[in-house]
Amino acid sequence: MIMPYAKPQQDRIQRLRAFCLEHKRMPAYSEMLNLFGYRSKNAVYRFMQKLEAAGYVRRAAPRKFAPTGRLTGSIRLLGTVQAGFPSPAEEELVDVLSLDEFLVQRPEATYMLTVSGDSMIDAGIHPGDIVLVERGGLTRNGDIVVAQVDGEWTIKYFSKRGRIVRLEPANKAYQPIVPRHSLVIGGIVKAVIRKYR
Amino acid sequence: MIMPYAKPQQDRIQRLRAFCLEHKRMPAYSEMLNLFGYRSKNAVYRFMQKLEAAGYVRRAAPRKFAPTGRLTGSIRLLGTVQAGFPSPAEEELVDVLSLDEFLVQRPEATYMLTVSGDSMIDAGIHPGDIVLVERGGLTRNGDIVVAQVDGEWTIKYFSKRGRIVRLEPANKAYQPIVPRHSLVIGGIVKAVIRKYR
DNA sequence: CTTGCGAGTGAACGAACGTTCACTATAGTG
DNA sequence: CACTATAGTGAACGTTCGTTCACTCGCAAG
Repeated sequence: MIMPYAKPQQDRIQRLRAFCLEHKRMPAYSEMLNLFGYRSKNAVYRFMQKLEAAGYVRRAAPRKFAPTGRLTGSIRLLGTVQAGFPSPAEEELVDVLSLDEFLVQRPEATYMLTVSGDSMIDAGIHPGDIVLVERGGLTRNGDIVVAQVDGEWTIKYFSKRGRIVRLEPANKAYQPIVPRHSLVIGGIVKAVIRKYR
Repeated sequence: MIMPYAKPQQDRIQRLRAFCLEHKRMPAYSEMLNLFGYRSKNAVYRFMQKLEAAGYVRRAAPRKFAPTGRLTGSIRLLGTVQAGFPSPAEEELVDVLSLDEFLVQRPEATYMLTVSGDSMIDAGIHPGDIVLVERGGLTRNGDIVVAQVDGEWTIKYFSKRGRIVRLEPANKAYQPIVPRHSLVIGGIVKAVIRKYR
């Protein structure tokens, strides 16, 4: 074997990842003794230094570690379906990221809404889908927005030509809306999520 | 005012939430002094006891706290669009959850794939969408699966009648596939995510 | 006025923590 | 062989942590 110690290290990283995901915190060195199978805290100390160099953890403060997205990001991102699908045996680290960090830029301004109605179905937004809405961003033509027009909330494409704002559905059965009295942009749709089962 | 102390407490919870989201760890009591505006660690101690009683944090070990989903779940879930959209002024806590916890049941068995091809477009799965795939679950009729059939990977509806497995597209331009030689189920599609911008 | 309660201050304490030092064992290299 | 690097052990050290105790202040109820 070329790298006889790569396996145990990957295993320890996996254990640390599991611990962080389950307990939502870093284990103390004394807990890592059991977790990693060491009997000396110095071994833990040096292992954590390697993890820091490898980007799995970072120093949050003196004497304190915090996990990075590399460690606690829960989902592995692979290529496209046609590009191939690694076998469970390979199981190599491609990239790991957290859905929260992947989808949400400003958590304090982001909301989830369940969609009802089929006015955006041609854009692949079905009834029952969940949209991630971010308040307060800059609205541009072509954005999908949650808007209150003349007192009623809808999801539509945003389109502004000159001073005329049009809210366009993605369904030929509906007509574009031109606000008569009031228009409030509740937020921009940043993502659509459909959950099965 | 009936509850003169509700506001500062909500503000402190917000600060704690922000700290946990930013640093991915609990602050120490000494850090909470600045964070909460206290000058005594005892005040911090008693405040944390209230947070524990209120379900924002839990004891991970003696002398250690861990945040609950109530605290660090980043996204607020609201009702349907038509059901109304709370104004930014209200800003009341409806429910808070983490996208990771919401979408992923078994993180170690879940992968993300980017979709190419339009064979599932009538199911609202477009090219460029991201699918969350969970390995190893029990496949049932009607599930959307990632499958390797005769050497090639695709996404299709899973359908089994007797011993005959059919992989059905959601696009009339394509034909159902009946595996000739081999069929490998790579996983079940648990969610579809489309990200804008 | 007194009593009681909630909220905060400030000091003190023991335990646990992360870090460091000295040392051992094994394997690879020239 | 000697030399070096890697991985780990075990003990010790000073710091910081969470917790506890005693006390103060303001306010509302009896």
